Amino acid sequence: MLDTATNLFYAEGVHAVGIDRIIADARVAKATFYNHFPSKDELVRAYIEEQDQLGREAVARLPDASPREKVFAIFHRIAEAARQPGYRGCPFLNAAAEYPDPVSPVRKAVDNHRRWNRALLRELLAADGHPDPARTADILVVLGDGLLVSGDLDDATKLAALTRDAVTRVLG
Amino acid sequence: MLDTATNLFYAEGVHAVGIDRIIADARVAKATFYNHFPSKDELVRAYIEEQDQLGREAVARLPDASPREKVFAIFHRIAEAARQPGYRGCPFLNAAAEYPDPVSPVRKAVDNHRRWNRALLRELLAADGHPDPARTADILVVLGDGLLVSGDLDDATKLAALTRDAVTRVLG
DNA sequence: CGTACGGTAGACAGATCTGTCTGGTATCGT
DNA sequence: ACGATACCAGACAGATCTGTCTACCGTACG
Repeated sequence: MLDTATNLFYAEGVHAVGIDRIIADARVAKATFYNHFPSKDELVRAYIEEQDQLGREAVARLPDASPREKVFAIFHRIAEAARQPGYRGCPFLNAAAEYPDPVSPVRKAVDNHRRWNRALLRELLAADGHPDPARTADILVVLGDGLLVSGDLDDATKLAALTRDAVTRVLG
Repeated sequence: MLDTATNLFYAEGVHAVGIDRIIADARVAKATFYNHFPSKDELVRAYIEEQDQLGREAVARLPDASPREKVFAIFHRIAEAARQPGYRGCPFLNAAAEYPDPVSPVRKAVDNHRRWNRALLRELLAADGHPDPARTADILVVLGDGLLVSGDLDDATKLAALTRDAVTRVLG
């Protein structure tokens, strides 16, 4: 049920997918849906929070390596993801584009993920002995956003090489 | 009328704004609207194409400077824009997030803008004598996307310094 | 003067949206 | 065996969506 919503929200956008589509696709009655989620917005929040959790788990599963290699591995995952069929950009950025209110639950969930991501990069850079981990992490976050966007809107085949190059330049 | 739509689309998202809202805000009859635009999607396309045109004009108005300085000026404009109240990210990226179909007229208009932007950066880098203008322009496009996003989702006050720093690192 | 045109307001159709509610069914643990 | 619980299908309310249509008004041009 959340899986169905996830697929539809990601592929078509949150506002473009109605509850009726979700329950029909998930072969579930409407009452059942509203027993599990008080509203559609809460479903969207659950969707975002699940993506957040999946991202954290994916990072936790990364093979042991030096901090610098881990940074490259994280960014390599972006390029890999963008090459998968059905890639449609970053679920967090796409959702944020549809939720203008910065204090809405959905946006708060997005912010939460971004804070984690930024802190993670900062720690890795600090562990790597980088001279300016805070600023560099900020630039890497920006770079990651751009790569996630570009993987959808531009040619995703060149993205792996471009990613390596870009991260190298940013790390110095 | 297009101005009204532009404000609403940008501030709240395309799907979140109905025709009724637009015509009420623009103090225009519904029939008048449909005399000027055959459909809402065509209005969205006109909105995107106008933003494209405005972007090109803004670049054309940049003061004379070296190619490298022009690149910095272009990116400085992003940081400036993000500090304005009501900043809500990049209209092209936001629209693309709501139009999944890559061959829809809206997405084609977005692609058009991106192609122009990429070619512009490539020319400037080539004129600057950069050793790898094509790859570097691609990275700058990605960086620009990230900055436009981050200006909305993160703290926009640090963005100017971060932008200068990031562009410097990418240019080498 | 008259007519063609572009504007207005708003009803209307048909679809879709979120969310509630009714009534029937199946599957549990006790 | 029985009650609680969760499920089902689907009607329903009330709002909103896009897009069309009618009927009227004012103006400008021949």
